[in-house]
Amino acid sequence: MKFLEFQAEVEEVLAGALHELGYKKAVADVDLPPNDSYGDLASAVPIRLAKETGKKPGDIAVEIGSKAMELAKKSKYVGAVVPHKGGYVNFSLSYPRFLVDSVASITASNDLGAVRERGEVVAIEHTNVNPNKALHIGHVRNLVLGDSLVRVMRYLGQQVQALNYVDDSGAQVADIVVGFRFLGFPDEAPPGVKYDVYCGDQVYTKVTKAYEQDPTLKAKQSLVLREIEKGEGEISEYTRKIVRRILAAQLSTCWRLGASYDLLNWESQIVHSGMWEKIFESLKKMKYVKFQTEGDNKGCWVIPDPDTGEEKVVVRSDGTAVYVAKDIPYAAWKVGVIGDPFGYEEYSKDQPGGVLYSTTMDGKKGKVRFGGADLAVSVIDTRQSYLQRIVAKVLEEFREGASRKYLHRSYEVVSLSKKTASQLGFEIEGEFAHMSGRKGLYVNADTVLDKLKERAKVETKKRNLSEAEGWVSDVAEAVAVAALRYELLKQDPDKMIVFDLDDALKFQGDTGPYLMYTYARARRILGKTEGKPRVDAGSAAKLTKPQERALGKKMSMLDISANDAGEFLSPKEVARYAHELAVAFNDFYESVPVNQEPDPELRDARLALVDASSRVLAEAMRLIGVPVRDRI
RNA sequence: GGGCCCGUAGCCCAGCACGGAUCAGGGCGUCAGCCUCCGAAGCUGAAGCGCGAAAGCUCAGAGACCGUGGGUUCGAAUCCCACCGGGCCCGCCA
Repeated sequence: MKFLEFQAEVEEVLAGALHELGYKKAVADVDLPPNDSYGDLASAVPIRLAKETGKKPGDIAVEIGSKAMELAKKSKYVGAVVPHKGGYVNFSLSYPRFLVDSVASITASNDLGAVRERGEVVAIEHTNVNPNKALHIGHVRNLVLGDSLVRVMRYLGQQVQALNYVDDSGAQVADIVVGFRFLGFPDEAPPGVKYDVYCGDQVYTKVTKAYEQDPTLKAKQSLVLREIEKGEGEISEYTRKIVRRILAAQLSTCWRLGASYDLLNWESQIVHSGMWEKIFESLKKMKYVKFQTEGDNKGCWVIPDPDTGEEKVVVRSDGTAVYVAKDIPYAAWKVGVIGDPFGYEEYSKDQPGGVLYSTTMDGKKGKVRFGGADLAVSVIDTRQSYLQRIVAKVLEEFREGASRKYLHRSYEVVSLSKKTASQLGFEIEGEFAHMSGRKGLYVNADTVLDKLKERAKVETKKRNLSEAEGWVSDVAEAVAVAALRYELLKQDPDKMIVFDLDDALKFQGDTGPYLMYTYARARRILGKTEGKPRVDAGSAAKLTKPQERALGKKMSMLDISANDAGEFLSPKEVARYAHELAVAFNDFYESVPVNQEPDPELRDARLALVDASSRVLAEAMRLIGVPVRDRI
């Protein structure tokens, strides 16, 4: 996109000016000025030069400015160069030309900033919901962060593997098997209740309660766990079936939210792959793991934590591996420090985003390959930061630099507001409560989506009285997804979200529906016009209103925010950009007539601006998984 | 005891990685407006006056000493240190 080209030109011009004036060591860096009246890009280099040269910042700005202006004559997009007495050199776009090229690249060449060349292989793991319950809003935060990152990385040209890890052999799965096999819960959910909701809301919470009342039941859990571990036998088969059923129900919610995956990684297969044994043997040879013969960890294999000087048990005294020891081989497989033991088969073709594969252990390799990525990103909440650091440290032992290729994208949890907790029947002490699957204190994703959809239906009907029910329902569903995804993405991952159900049911202001609405507004103009979107140097020169210039500039900056999103693993940058672009559009919309414009040339130029900016908006929305509709 | 994260208007958040320009940007809520004009899921506007030495108070009505205190710097919301408040992690659970 064009703004980065402009920036590159400015940097070149500035560097040239600095060089010619003898400021050899000065760095030619530019930034967006705080205010449009200062131009489109600015450099504070004179202020920094003032100190070492003893000259006044304003004088240096004048000196650099006039030299830069001279050099800028040959450039494509640099218009004016204006020194500021405070010690800044301000650069303005050569506007008509910039706009014409910008519109042309967006509409004619469909250049929305995506990098075309093949990038690195990036494995992104997200969602990872235990297959014993339905997704709650905390899981949705994970999914939205991960899925948006997948989209952004693909946009940036990376070859992404979207991975979803299924913990099919853990205690949480065992718990519901205990419920079905030993506590007599019916296999089938009551009519109208989704299977994963049934397992989570009814079976899991009640089994947890039953443990408290009858401690001997815990023995049943370990029995089930041992059976699952064996990988064969009736209980193991039964568990397999249950897990697949719950997973199918969970995936339908994930797909509903617009997420899709390339591969399912089963914990049971990682355990049975023998990868851990290999790694463990190597760690022993490297003397990285130690066998403790005394102390609290007597009889265990431990690894040292270099940060705290403490040690972490990886193999229990009974010889079984702990949780983190299952994560290590998975991580090693992702970044290719261990051979690939898996085959891959199609798991589902129903997925909206394309074929979903599953690992297999039957030795057949198939056509597709996974693992061995250049970069692995794990979207996991912040409570696991410590363990993720250990995993990275272990990888580093196998290959220098591996810990820089294995990144933990942590995020804070979603908790519930006092009010929402109280609506669920929980009276709490503070202002918010952490969710708990065991206690049944959570809000399911589908519940929220359904409520959002219900509201959206009312709003959509009001505006589209003659539309059929099916159309309204489709739009309402899209609005619901937009609202939820945007709500959970826009906030910084490091900040806890206190979720309030009533507050979430809003479609005004800085929300996903606002983006959808803005896009629909833009398409409406194009749908109603007698003109044709087109702009040339002559008509572009007529687009002099500040709202037109601001919109034209903003629409050329999607790739900047996407680059940031990729670099910092923070897709909210794109969400923020989408919102800014929408604001710029609405500002334009309110103050600049398009189809009412009597001058056809000017009208068409404005149409071109509307067309191009709405395409960019749609692309930004796509990157964060906010649905795009021509009308809502 | 050790470690990680958060603290910006009544409320919720941007800005912090790379320190810079006059008013530190949005949103929610509040008040007042705008649909004979391309979609109102939108947009526009919103602060002082009086009394008092002052804290403050009255009528009002929009809102911010960037948690506090030091330091670095020509310049700090941004970097460093300490402290305060909140959350989380440090298990032979996952």
